[in-house]
Amino acid sequence: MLVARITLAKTDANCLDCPIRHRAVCASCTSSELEELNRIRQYRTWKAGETIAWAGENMSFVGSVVTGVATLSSTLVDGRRQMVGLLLPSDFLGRPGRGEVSYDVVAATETTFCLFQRDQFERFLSKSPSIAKELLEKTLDDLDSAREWMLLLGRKTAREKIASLLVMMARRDGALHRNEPGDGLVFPLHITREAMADYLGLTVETVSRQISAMKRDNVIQLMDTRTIRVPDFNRLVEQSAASSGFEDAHHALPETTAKRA
Amino acid sequence: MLVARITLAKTDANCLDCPIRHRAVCASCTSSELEELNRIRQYRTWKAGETIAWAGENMSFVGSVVTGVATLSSTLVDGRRQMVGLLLPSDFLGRPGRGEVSYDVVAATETTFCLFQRDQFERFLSKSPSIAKELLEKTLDDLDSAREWMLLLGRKTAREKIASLLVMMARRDGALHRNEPGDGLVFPLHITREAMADYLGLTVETVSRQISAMKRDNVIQLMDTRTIRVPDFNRLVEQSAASSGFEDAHHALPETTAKRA
DNA sequence: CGAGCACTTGATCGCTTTCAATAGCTGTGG
DNA sequence: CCACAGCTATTGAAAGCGATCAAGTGCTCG
Repeated sequence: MLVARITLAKTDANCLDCPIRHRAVCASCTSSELEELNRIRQYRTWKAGETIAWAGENMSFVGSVVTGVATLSSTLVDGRRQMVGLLLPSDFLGRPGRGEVSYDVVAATETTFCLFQRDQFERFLSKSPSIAKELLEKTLDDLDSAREWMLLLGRKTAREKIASLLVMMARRDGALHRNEPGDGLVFPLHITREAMADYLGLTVETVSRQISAMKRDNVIQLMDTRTIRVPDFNRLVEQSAASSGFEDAHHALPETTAKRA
Repeated sequence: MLVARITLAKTDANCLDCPIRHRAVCASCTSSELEELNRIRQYRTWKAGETIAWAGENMSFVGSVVTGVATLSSTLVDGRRQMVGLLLPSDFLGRPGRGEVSYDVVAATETTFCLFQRDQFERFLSKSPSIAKELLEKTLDDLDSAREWMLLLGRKTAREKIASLLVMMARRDGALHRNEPGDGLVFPLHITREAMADYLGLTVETVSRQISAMKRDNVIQLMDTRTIRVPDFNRLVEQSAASSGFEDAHHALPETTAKRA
């Protein structure tokens, strides 16, 4: 599995060098605020497949993904599972004012967080309007993403679901920015077919079949099972049944600074 | 098309008499803050079926539902529609910092909002940490609701979806608190079968069939098409495939003050 | 009393799931 | 180095659930 082999968490490094410095909740902190955060923060890394928190558990910390990918998912009593969120670098985990976590949080790849004790963070939050504003902004973005996904889960066909996921992955990867050197758009999936199925509300078999079908139709090609090449991105977008609305406007022209795809 | 016909509102009433006074974003405002809000707020009412805002449109105001029910929904190019949220009294509509609305907002019943000009509200927000905190809290609740609904849309059967909706409606109605006088639990649905279908990612036919089936199995009874009687609430809950997690803990014992079911 | 709408019910179709087998890849130990 | 275990992924065949197409019922309001 593509393990992002991690060099030790440099807790002693400075916030100013942080890879998510300008996108995380701390993005608009003043330098004195940053200094304080710097004192109370802590890096921690989970290996791919490790569970970071179980639904219902009490989590004493909150924080941001620095590197890696983590998933949020819910499970029904009989084991049916649905992914309800994906945490990427700069995304925030945890709810101020509530320790109990609502979903299983699992590291999909090796994942490093920048963590704070929840009570310490809450104290900081109440003193710092800038971080509160960023957190609200992020939460609203998450809400928009969740609702966009509701449309996908409730109304899209299997084919459209896969296409939508690929579009999202491509945009988020920022692959669209590297100019296409004639050999199309190439980007990695990071996650297993099972995780894709959990995300899309499908079975692995259906995911696999639809990917094969899109390959047959030459909408995509597989470099290896987890690396996609797209000859014509617009054709992929067409197959994703993009909504008639305008809610895509904010990430239609993806930018490295885009919040969430 | 349905143009927002506005009946006059009693803008002259005082915030202190407001029915959502203790649950809306203004819940923890100081009395001087309330006075200011009182000056800049405005009531406005839409009739059932009227569209409050179209996806993509620019909305110059934000505000809270005072009475009534409004729906948020997304539409695909070919007309497939998915409801992505339900606005009930005390729920907030609008996104500070962004005028463009992401979904169609439609009054399901006659609905009255307490509105603010967006720029005025934003100015107020940046001065008032208490209202900012309430808004963050509400947004986090909305996010939890949306994710719970993702599980329903992605993994539950038609029967389970209907049962889940009924459980939610019953809890939200607060019907559970009125003691059961032996004649079971009775509560209104407010919405049409079509709205139910849009919410659950089903067709009207399937909704209708499942309701009939549950009637046959004596899980529910219909007083009229939009009033449900439940002889044994636990049996209904069982059929809703409540998740194994604990994310229900916060509304498991429904309270009149519960944020969102 | 009839038009329009919400809802119900029936028959059939087809997409996705389920069940089952196979292929491919990776790492481990003889 | 190869054999084999354990995964992940693919493919096939069959079944089932919800969608679609099509009437028909019942209620409300003019």
